[in-house]
Amino acid sequence: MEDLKKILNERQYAAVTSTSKYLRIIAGAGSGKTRVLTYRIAYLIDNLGYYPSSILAITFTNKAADEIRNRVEKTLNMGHLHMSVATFHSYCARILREECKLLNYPSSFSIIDEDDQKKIVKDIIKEKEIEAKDLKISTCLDYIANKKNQWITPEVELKTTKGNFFKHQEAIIYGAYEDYLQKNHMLDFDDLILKTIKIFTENPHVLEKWQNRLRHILVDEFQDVDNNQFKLLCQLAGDDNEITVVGDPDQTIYTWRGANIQIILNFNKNFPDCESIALEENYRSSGNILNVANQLISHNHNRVKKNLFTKADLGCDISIYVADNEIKEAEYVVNNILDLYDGQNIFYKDFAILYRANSQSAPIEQILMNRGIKYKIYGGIRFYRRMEIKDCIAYLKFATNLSDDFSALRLIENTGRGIGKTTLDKIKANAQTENVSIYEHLKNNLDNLKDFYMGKQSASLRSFIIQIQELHDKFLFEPKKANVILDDHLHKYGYFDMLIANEMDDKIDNVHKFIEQMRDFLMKDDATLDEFVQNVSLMSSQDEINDQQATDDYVKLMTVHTAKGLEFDNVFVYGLVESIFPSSRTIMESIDGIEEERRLFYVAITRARKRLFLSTSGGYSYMGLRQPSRFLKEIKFKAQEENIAIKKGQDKPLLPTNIRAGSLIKHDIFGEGIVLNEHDGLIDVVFKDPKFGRKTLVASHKFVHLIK
DNA sequence: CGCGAGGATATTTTT
DNA sequence: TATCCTCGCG
Repeated sequence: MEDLKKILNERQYAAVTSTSKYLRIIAGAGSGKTRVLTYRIAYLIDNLGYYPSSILAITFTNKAADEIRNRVEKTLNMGHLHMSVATFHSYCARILREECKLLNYPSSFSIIDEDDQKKIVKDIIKEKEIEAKDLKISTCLDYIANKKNQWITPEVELKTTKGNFFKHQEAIIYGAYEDYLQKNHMLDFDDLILKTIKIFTENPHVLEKWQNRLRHILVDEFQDVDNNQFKLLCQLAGDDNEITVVGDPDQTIYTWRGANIQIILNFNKNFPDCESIALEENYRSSGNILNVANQLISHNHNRVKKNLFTKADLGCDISIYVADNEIKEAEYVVNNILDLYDGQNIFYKDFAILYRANSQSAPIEQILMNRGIKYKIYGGIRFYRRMEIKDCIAYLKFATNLSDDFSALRLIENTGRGIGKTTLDKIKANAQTENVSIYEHLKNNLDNLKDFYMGKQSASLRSFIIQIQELHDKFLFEPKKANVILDDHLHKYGYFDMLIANEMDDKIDNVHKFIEQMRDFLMKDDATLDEFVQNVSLMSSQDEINDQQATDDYVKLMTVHTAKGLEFDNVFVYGLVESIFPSSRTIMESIDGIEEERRLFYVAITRARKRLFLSTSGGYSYMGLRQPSRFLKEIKFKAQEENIAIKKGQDKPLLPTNIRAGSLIKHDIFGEGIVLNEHDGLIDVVFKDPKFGRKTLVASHKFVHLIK
């Protein structure tokens, strides 16, 4: 390994070489976090003699995991190291593959994504004939995730919600959902973590086995860890294993999903003799960019102060632009790209356009297309969520896990078998009557399906089952050739024909791409088909980024969330409009929400190395008149263009207000409420409707009206 | 089964 | 303001 003292600064060196049992690294944006993490792992192996297999590094994306593995192997100049670099979810999937018989699951369990969840809940609502007027699917899923993650079982929920009609129905759905998953040997993302914790809690000897395999656990992006992930980490660490955590509290952007910022803040208090190191020198951005970032984040009150600095020059001025409308704003962005692009030093791939919500990409796309600039959107419809890919996955899931009714139904319905809703409902009902899985029902009645279904349908179902049996057997005998087997199957039984008939050329390409990925994965010695199917279900939008980034010259478009952990020479943060960024919901909800939005904007700014362009636009949207984001007013900078209301002295509250403690107000969504107190333009309100309870709101917001 | 009218609905989404 | 989804009809 290189001479670490030469290539690392003092703090980084201390972090890499620390021998503390518990180490917390607070790493500011661009301070060399990934570098420190990889060198630390290399150091543990090379200098301190740890077995690679005794090291577990946890990241939040598969992409980050690959990157860390590659960099460690490169640093040590070694081939494949037997260390574990995984996401929380993929590591749990691995544990469960070995241990889930303790929960009466087979190791070929299916992992379901959010689309699958929605479909399941939808079917439950229909089947149970639940009055679904006000019941939104997404609300149900939120509710289920919420209860689950708090370890509240459906049984308990059913009891406690008696008397509350609405909540009781949600509890019924929750119960049916859990039953459905258990019956079909399915696990959702939350289950992966929760079931692992459950097994460890109930089977101390199993936990001990996993603890003993490890000696040192490192966790990246620790600021976004939630309570159960932390619990799992503590279990794996036990009393003896060492822990290193790395994170930046200013970059917590997933609290809406359970991330608990207190975990990183209190880590040093909860672990005895924990060493804490702060990395504060930024190596990524120019001085101007860093100044803006620092100024912005200093507006957060609920925060530990930090002094992020750089030795770099001030660099280019920050550009800001206020356009009349969204189209003009998009033109501004694209014109700047064209001005800078020279095809020699600056390429299209050096530009990233970031926005708050996926829906904002349309105007930019339009203009980029007009000017003939190649671009790529990340995180829109993800590869693994495409219909044709989900069909392939359903084939794999069903053929390896015959009790997976969900995949069975998908295949029967979607793969051109001439079977519609009526027959599908019949199949479900019949299987339920016989109290067996759909596969069993059809297989048991293979020769008398005519008694159950109409002629055409019964013949179709018969051949479907025979096909699946063939696929199942082939996978069993030659799992390593699963890619070839699937490819043959799709040709032989008309799936490709169906796509050709519908002129779905791009879908055919995608299927080929998928089968190639399968081949590459299965080529590895220890890789199994179960593992492939489960991993595929854990893929995400960031996983596409790497391959394209290196070679092709595309402008990249993505949400700020997706851009986390990435960096680009030139960054546009587009659509800085009040109620979009910060988003309207967080404006209404609470001060914590605004602070999270501010952290999100901070993440956006700190992606930039050389140039930063901020823009906003007026015009109308369904929310009404668009106004520049408050965040633009919070930063003072030497701007190239300052063309309207952001100039000093023009700052004023959005609307005058005379709401104070004791006022009776009416909120468009929460209804009537009484103001408890008023401070800094914010009001604490108790709403009449106990559903909403007590909230902190922005007093001047247009959703709030004074009654008296 | 496919189409159009009309109603609902409107973040972010590492897994 | 736009888009997406659903439902009803041909």
